[in-house]
Amino acid sequence: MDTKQALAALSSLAQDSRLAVFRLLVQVGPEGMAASKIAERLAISPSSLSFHLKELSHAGMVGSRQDGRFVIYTADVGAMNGLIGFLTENCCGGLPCGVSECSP
Amino acid sequence: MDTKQALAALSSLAQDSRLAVFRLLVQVGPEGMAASKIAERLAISPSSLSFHLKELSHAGMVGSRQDGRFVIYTADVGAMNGLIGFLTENCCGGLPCGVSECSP
DNA sequence: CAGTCATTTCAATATTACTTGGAATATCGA
DNA sequence: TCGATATTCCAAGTAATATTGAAATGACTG
Repeated sequence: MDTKQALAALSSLAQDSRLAVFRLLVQVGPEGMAASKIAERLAISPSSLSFHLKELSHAGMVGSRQDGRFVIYTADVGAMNGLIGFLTENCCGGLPCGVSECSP
Repeated sequence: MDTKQALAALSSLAQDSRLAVFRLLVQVGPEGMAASKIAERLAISPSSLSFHLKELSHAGMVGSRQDGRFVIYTADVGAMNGLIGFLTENCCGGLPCGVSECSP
């Protein structure tokens, strides 16, 4: 993951509706959830949700598959792990500190 | 960490100057770096950097200490770990899947 | 094939965020 | 104390982002 991708990923998560959508999809797991069900569950209007899903999708944080007239969205956990790795990269100058005990 | 905090943390990182600042501070470690040196290293104007440091600080992602006429900023790795935990919370409905192998 | 449901797109509006330059505050060194 | 450096604050202009409602597209069902 490079800076541009990380920035897109962070921006896609830095909005309350999108953060809620992503967390919901993380909790649901690989089965995913249809857009209409996400909209119902989180009380977001269809057009607004579509806008936010496009953002998440474009950032690579969610994937989608068609299932009849439904579009099922899933969280991309690999992308999340990539983001986490990017943020913790070269912690403390690469010293063997482990992220958790990096603070003094 | 609650949703509001996570949103603040993500928003604080979702901007190229701030992401660069945070990553620089993560790599530097607990010793931290003076604002003026950060500005020089990343080629950001002092007033713009001050604005961004305030954002990061308000979100709890960085801390600061006074050292003479310098203000030394440090990354708060604990806050980052909190954010990571929040994002991966209840992955796959709490099933014992481990985040890395959560995807099918 | 007609009707219904799921989803996306569009345009207009409203809101929020970033940058810039200059001024203010505070600390250090001569 | 005086001058220089470090940092922050403020206000104005510009740019990016979010919401809304209506309309369009596509896919199932009877």
